Amino acid sequence: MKSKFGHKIRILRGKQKLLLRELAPLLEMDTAQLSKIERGERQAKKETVLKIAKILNVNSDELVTLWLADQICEVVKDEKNALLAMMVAEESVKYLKK
Amino acid sequence: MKSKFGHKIRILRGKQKLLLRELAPLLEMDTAQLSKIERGERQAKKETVLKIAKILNVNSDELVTLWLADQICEVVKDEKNALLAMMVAEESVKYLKK
DNA sequence: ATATATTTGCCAATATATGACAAGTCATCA
DNA sequence: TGATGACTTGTCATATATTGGCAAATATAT
Repeated sequence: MKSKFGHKIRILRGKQKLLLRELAPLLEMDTAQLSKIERGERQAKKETVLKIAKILNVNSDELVTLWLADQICEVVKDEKNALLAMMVAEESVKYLKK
Repeated sequence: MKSKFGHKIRILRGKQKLLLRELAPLLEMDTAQLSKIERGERQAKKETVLKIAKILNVNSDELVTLWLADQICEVVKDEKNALLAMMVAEESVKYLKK
């Protein structure tokens, strides 16, 4: 799967029986773009993520999390030390939270 | 600390008693840029990371890891679900490795 | 075949990142 | 105190990447 976020919203859109051409205008974009986002060919903006959550009536935290995870994967893809780097980054984040 | 990678190379440079104006030309950049990279004000390119490892004679994996961690931190900074997103991303990476 | 839904390819517009340079600060010391 | 050396800061033009939008192509279903 190319994009967790895209996959998720495609499923949600399907469940609610919405078409690309119906959802896209609500997000002020054209169907082609939304199609690309769903297939992970293009990244959504955070603003778009939040809008989608509202429209599809789902918890925005969940969508934002998937969307962030996609971006992290993009950063570390093909990197031998991907997992290690993520652990190092986690430590920083935990430290900053304190 | 704004950048793990930058911090690390500044330490290494210090230990080897190299000046910005000495190291920078070896990396084909000017001192201002290197200074910004060391302070995390600007991101190094991967190519630069590898070059620095060679010149400072350190293991490139370690530097690449720090550099990746910086980028991950950049992606998730200010995000409430940063840690969760990282865990989700980790799962994907682990899965892809199989 | 026709109609509808989605995908693809392309390009112009926009945004972001980069490199280069000049001027700035700061500490040291003659 | 003022000259020097190391580093930092600000700016700007340009390179690079991302985006939006459209038209055409490809499914998919009737």
